[in-house]
Amino acid sequence: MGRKIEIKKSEETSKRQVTFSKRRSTLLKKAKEIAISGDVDVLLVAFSTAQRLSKFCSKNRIEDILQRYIELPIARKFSYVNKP
Amino acid sequence: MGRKIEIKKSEETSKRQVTFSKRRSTLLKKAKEIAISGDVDVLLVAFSTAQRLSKFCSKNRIEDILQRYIELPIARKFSYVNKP
DNA sequence: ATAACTATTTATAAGTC
DNA sequence: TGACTTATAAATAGTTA
Repeated sequence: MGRKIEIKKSEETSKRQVTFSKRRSTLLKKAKEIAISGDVDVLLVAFSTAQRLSKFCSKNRIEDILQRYIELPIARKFSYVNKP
Repeated sequence: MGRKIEIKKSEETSKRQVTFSKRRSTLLKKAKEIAISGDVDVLLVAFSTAQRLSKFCSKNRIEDILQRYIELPIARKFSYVNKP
């Protein structure tokens, strides 16, 4: 990928957020692609340090599980997930 | 990616499984990478038509949620997830 | 922060064994 | 089923605006 680097946590917050943002869009895209081309159910959730939840679910069954057991419980304990 | 194609379900089972297998390893790798470089918690689950569960969890908290609310309930209802 | 650019590395569809 | 090869497309780290 681009200029060769070691995969590790960047201690610079702004750089880390840029990297996360770029990679998140690719990861979500690939999750959607494998769900379609492989005809599988996929659930992908990322809790970022910037306090946001990124998710992709290919099917309703997984979506239900996510909402009932992950999103709602977290929403009750941590107000940050209510951010837009 | 390679020769240009449209992302859609392949009706040929063997071809679909090859594509899924290749893409799964890349997706798991990228999930691990974003967890490290972005310092985030990541959960990735794929239920394949070949009756297997592929997963990656970066942190224990998500691992617990996955085991308690997704893996165990499914194991009780669908024997196929007990396959190796 | 955010968005484009670009040189380079990765991913991968198709093919072969 | 895999494992390997190859031509090509996609991803991306660093940079610049």
